[in-house]
Amino acid sequence: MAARRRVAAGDSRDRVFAAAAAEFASRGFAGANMDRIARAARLNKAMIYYHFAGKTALYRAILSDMFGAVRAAVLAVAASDRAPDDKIRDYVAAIAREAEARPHFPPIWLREIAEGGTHVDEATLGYLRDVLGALGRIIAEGTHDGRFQPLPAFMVQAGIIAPLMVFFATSRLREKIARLTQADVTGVSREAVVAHIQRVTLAQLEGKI
Amino acid sequence: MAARRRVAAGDSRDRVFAAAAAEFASRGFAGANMDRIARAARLNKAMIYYHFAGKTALYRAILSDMFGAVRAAVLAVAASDRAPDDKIRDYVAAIAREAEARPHFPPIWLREIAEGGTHVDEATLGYLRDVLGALGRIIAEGTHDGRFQPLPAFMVQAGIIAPLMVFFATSRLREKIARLTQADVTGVSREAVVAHIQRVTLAQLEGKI
DNA sequence: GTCTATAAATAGATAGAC
DNA sequence: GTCTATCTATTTATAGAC
Repeated sequence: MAARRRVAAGDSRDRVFAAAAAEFASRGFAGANMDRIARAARLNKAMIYYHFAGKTALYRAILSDMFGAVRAAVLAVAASDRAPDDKIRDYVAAIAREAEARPHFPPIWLREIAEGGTHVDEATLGYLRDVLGALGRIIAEGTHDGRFQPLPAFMVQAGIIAPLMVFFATSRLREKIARLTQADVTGVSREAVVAHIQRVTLAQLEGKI
Repeated sequence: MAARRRVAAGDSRDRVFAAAAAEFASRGFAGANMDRIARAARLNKAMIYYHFAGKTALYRAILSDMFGAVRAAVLAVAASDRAPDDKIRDYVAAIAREAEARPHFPPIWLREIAEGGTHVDEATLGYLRDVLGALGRIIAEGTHDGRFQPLPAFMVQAGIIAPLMVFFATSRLREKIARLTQADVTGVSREAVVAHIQRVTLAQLEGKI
């Protein structure tokens, strides 16, 4: 510990939020521990309940932040004046950017998928609907221009987020496997993965596959 | 309940195994509840501990079964005398088949990815290494024939399992979203998804993307 | 806003009868 | 092999002082 930090108002809430995001990401909702979150935030449990109504509310605040950010980013992409194929590239890049900005994002999203969205509240479900809607509009635009074939938005979305989330979420697991073997598990850059998913997504929309 | 079931020896162990698989899939390791597993198996907690050493051992037995089955299936594919491109198709189909045969498979795999393989023991990690090794050999074969470009096995693997697992795991979530909106979330068949992933995987290996 | 207890409930694990 | 009862530890949540 170096110099004393100047503590702004609302700072402890941010610390709780950040610590909770990390905890939920690495242990899941049920596995997360309020006391561990408190200690990671350099606070105590009571302070969590001072800022948030409970474990579920805390988790939902994180989900809302995640998907709210993605929603805003992809709505902006869909509303831009770029060509449909550029919008698809932007769409992929936007999701990758938001995911990368939040290390907890990929694990939490993967878990919610696995769990069937058990903890997702109605408002956040609306964000997800908007995200899918934005992609649907981009596809419809490209279809109208005769450049895309009309694939279901969900299928395209799955093809984008699934490998993206898995790639971002597996850095630790890949290292673990690499330690036990000589498999070529490493050496794939973030840029290469994003570029690859952009190409694959476009190729399937343009019927090249 | 119809006629009385004839209860074979070892039957209760199977019931525990099946109930536990479903519980771990829908709630994760930490969220799984031994008492709930017992009730779903029409038994009591003590019987779980009679068959398995504890919660961790029970979970690892399920992981071992899952990845052992995948390992066996893809090793057979890699050892077959088919052409490299057919082996890739068979590889994708084999993983889809094993995942489909076990409804708990996709959620559990997704969770393990999210968690960085925390619960995976060394033996099961070996299975995963073998799976990746089999894919690596198929790619090397195709590269040697001049048909494939030498992509890292892990990247190809991620492109296969990520959308597959997400597709199989999201049936409930897709319904939930569909109920709240008119998004075209449904209407994608299992066959279409498998065929699509086969095409995309081959296209990238053959440098068509 | 922040803390120290502590209440209250849950859940993994086991003892011991049958 | 199967059960009931229980022990013990963990953990969400809150009361109340500062």
